[in-house]
Amino acid sequence: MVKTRFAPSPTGFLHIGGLRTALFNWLWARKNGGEFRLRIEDTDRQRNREEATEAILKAFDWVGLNYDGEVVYQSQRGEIYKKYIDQLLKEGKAYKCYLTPEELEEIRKAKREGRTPPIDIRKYRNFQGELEKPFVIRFKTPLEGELKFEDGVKGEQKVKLEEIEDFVIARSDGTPTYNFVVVVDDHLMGMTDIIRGDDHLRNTFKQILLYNAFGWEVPNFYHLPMIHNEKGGKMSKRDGAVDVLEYRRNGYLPEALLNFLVRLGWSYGDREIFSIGEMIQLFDPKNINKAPSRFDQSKLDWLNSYYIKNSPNDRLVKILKRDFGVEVPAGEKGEWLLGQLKERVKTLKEMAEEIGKILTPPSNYDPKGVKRFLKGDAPRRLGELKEKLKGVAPATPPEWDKLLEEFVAETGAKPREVMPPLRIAVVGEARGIDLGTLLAILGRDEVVDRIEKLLEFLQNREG
RNA sequence: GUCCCCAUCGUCUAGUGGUCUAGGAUACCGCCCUUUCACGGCGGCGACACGGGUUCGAAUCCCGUUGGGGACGCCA
Repeated sequence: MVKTRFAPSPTGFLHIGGLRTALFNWLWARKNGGEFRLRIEDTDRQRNREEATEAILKAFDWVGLNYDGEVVYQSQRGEIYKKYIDQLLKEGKAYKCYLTPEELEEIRKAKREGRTPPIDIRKYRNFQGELEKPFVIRFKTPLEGELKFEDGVKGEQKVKLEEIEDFVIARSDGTPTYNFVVVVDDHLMGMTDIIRGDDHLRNTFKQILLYNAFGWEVPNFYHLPMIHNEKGGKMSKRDGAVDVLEYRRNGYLPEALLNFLVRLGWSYGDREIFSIGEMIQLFDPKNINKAPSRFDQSKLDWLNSYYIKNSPNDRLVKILKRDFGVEVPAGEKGEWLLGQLKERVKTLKEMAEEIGKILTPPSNYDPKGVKRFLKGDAPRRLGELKEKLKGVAPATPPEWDKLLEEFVAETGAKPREVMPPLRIAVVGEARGIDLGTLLAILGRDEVVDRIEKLLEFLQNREG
C-alpha cells in the first residue's frame, strides 16, 4: 500500500509551494487507494506558532485535501525520539559533542572562506567519558565511500560520504532535530513514498544513513523542483500571495488553484483542464518535470475564470456571501446577474465588486463617458424615455430590449444617443453587462430613479 | 567558496534519435460576433541557451561553456 504524508513546520501560513507538495502526495495516495497523513513538524519550540497549525488545517479544509488518521504532532512524541537516540548512543552510532557555538562558528567561517577549520568538527567522535558541559548529540557518519539512491524524479543521486559531516540529531536541550525525527516518524508511520521539495535532496543522504543505522527499509524519494516567482527567484511575500488562504480572500476557486498547481512541474500530454477526479486518475510522479517552474499569475486567472464560468450559480451565491458578504438577489434576477458576470470576471472578488456597482446607484459618473455620450440630444432622449417608461412595465431582458428598440424607432433617435447614455445613467459608466439584462435586474422604478438622478446631475453641472 | 540540480515560444509545457519547416495552453496582436465591456470563434507573433563531439540522421545521447536554482545550522 502506498502511504504518503505532508509534513509542514508551523512557522506561518501554508505556502503555495507547500500546497503543491501536499497535492502531489495526496494525489499519489488517493490514486493508489493508499493513505495520506498529515504531520506537524514542530520540534523547534522557539519557532512554532499555534495559529500556524490552525492556518494550515484551515487551508487544507478550504482546498478540500483530506487526510487519513489523526494529525501527528512531533512535539508530543519526545519519548519516542529519546528512545531511538539512546539506542544509537548505546550502539556507538552517535556521540555527545561538547563543541561550543563559538567554536562551531569558527569552523563554519573557515569552511566558507576556503580555509582548513582550526578545530575538527568530529573532535568528540571518539571521546570517552563525560564532561560537565552542555552537549549535542551527533550521528557518526561513515568516513569514506559513496552513497547512492534512485530519486523518482531526478534519477540516480550519489554523494561522497566524506562530504557529509557528523550531523546533530539532538540539541543541547535534548530535543531531536529534523533529519532525525523525519526518519523515525516516516518509518513508524509506514511511509512508502516521500514526495517533497528539491531543497531536501541533500538531506536525503543523511536520512538514508539513519535508515541504515536502524536497519529500516528506505522509502521511495521524489524531489520536486521549486516553484519560482515570475522573475525566476525565490517566492516571497513581495511576489503577491504566497499564503494559500490569500487566494480565497482574493476570490479564487480551490479547484482552479489546484488545477494550476498540478500543472506546475507535472503534465499529461497537452491537457490543461483537470477535475480533481481526473487528477487522481491521471497523476503519476514519473511525469514530474526536472526543471523548476515559474508562478504564472495570468494562467491562474484564466483557469479561475474557466472554473467560475462552469460553476453552478447556487455555489457562487454561497461563496459570494461567505467570503465577500455580498447578497445576490433571489430568483431570476439573481440568475440573470450571475449569468452575465460569470462570463466576464476573473475572480469572485471582482464579481463581488461588480455586483456592488450594479445594485448600488452610481455615486458619480465616468467623466469621459459623460463627455462622449451625454451631449447633443442625448439628455433630451433620456427624458423622453423616462416618460415612456411611466406607462409600461417591462420585466424580462427581451421585453426591455424590445422596448428600447421601439423607442428608438418611434423617436427616430440614433441608438448611440440612447443606449450608452442610459447605461451611464444606470451604472455610471459606458461598459458592463448586457443592457437589457441590466435593466431587467434593476426593474422599472429603479431605472426611472436613476435616469432622474443623472438628469439632475447634468442640470446642476450646467447651472 | 565547496558540493549538487536544472536548461524547448515571455510563461506553463508536449517531445525520450528520423513522423519536428518543433505541437498545445496562456499572455500579447488582429479579424469575426456584438447597441458597450467581456465571453466565444478564427488567424497571427513567438522557442530547442552556446560550442564541440557520437551518428547516415540530434530538441532528443556525451563533454565543455554560459545562465539560473538549491544545499552547506543546536531551521525545517
